[in-house]
Amino acid sequence: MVDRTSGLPAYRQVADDLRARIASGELAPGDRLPSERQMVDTYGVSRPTVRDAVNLLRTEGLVIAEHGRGVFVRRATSVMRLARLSRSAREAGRGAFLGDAAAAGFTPSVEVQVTFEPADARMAELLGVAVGTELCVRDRVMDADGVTVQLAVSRFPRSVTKGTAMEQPDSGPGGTHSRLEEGGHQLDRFTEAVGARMPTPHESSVLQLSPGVPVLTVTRVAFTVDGRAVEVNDIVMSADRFSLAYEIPAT
Amino acid sequence: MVDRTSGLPAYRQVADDLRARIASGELAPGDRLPSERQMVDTYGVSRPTVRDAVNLLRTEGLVIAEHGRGVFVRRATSVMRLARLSRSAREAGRGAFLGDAAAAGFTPSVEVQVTFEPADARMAELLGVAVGTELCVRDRVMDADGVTVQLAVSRFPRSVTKGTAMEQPDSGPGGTHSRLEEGGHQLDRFTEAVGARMPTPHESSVLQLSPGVPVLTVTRVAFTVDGRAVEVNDIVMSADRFSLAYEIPAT
DNA sequence: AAGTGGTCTAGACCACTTA
DNA sequence: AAGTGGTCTAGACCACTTG
Repeated sequence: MVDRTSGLPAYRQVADDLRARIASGELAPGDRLPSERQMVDTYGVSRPTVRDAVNLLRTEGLVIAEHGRGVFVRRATSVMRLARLSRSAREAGRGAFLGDAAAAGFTPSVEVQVTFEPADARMAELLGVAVGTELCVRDRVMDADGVTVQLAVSRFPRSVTKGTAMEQPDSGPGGTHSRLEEGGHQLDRFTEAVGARMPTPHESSVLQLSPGVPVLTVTRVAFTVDGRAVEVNDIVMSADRFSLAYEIPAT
Repeated sequence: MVDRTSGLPAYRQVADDLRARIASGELAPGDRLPSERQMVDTYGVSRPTVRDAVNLLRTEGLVIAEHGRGVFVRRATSVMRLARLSRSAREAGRGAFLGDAAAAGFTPSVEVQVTFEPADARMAELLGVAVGTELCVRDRVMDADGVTVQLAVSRFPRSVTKGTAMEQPDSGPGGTHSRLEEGGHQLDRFTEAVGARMPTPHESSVLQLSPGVPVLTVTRVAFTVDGRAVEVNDIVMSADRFSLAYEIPAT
């Protein structure tokens, strides 16, 4: 029963109680919460108030509602750890990163769309070109075992892609990086800027995200040995399924 | 006016319309949305339905509600880019990372609490010690310009902290890393695992997060030259204010 | 005082799942 | 058929902000 004199809204009290019962283990992962109509009785509030409480827990990512079945405590998702290392470091097996092999099992690009567009202000800055410079855009949807796990959009100045297989959906053996090196653009290093935000409705449906799950965003820029940026890759993935592992030397 | 025959729920139609008006720029960042009672008239739905629509946009991080004032289109937040590089790389000025100086302007630890606890399964694995091994825990709340921007909890095997200033709230000049090196634990490299999730209610209030803003989590492990893990640092920060920048060699 | 969002009620009907 | 969550209504009163 909620305390009407506490000043705390009823729906918050209900949410706090449920959250505490989840934290204590009384409601374990996979367990069903009491039905909304049951909670109406036990807490002495109306059904919309119960729903407000449950919705709060949903946006916190603590529970999942299933229409016709009930509301369930979210199971701990196993996150796949993606090692963001240089090729040689990965081959040397430095670090005991898990999931590296699993990551290699990705079907690298199930669906690719190639388009062309002028550089906007952000691309101009990242690539070091003028606004309006023509870019080659490779929009990729990456699947693993039939489920979409990652969205990636790469943009190149068209000066490096013209006349190469990079402007075809199938960029050939070794992918775009091999084509770049063949064109004399030897890669030196990548920078990655990692952020997070709530998904757009489109991302939410394509990546099959449950409510309360953010996306990780990675902006990966490839630089050649002469310091020139040749690719900007915007990657979006479920924060529920992935973490990104980096290694930093101390000195 | 919503279309009652479309099959799409009314609150979704209202949300979609508002989202489209925000995307088109008709409702610009900082603009106030029509009041809930106005939308009741314009869309021909009840107020709870309007609120469902607005709440959806709130959890998406698109709008902010201010009690007594209105609902406003979220302003683009300027994210501070934190360069996660080795000390020497940062001193060499490699890469044109912004915000590096700003990051250096942090008050490194406004509030530190030191406690001791036995290692749980996760700490045992990360530190390579037995479950139950005594750990020194440094819980830090980091502020910048008076606002809390980061929470960090470092855990060390007590075997490396015993008898040092690391077990004091003030760990002395150069911080814990200087104390480690003085104790013969020369640091070699760090691994960082980056993830994201929705904040707990506690994090939400301490970091002053608006609804719909996830947190970035970083698990940073420090390794000595002999390959031993000596520190696990769990960091939490607002995804609204920070992105993390890494550099990866190509080969 | 007037307008805003925040909370809450007591219903109703629908869509989905399971037995 | 029964139980579940999903949607929706027509109100009410409160708390906060602004003129």
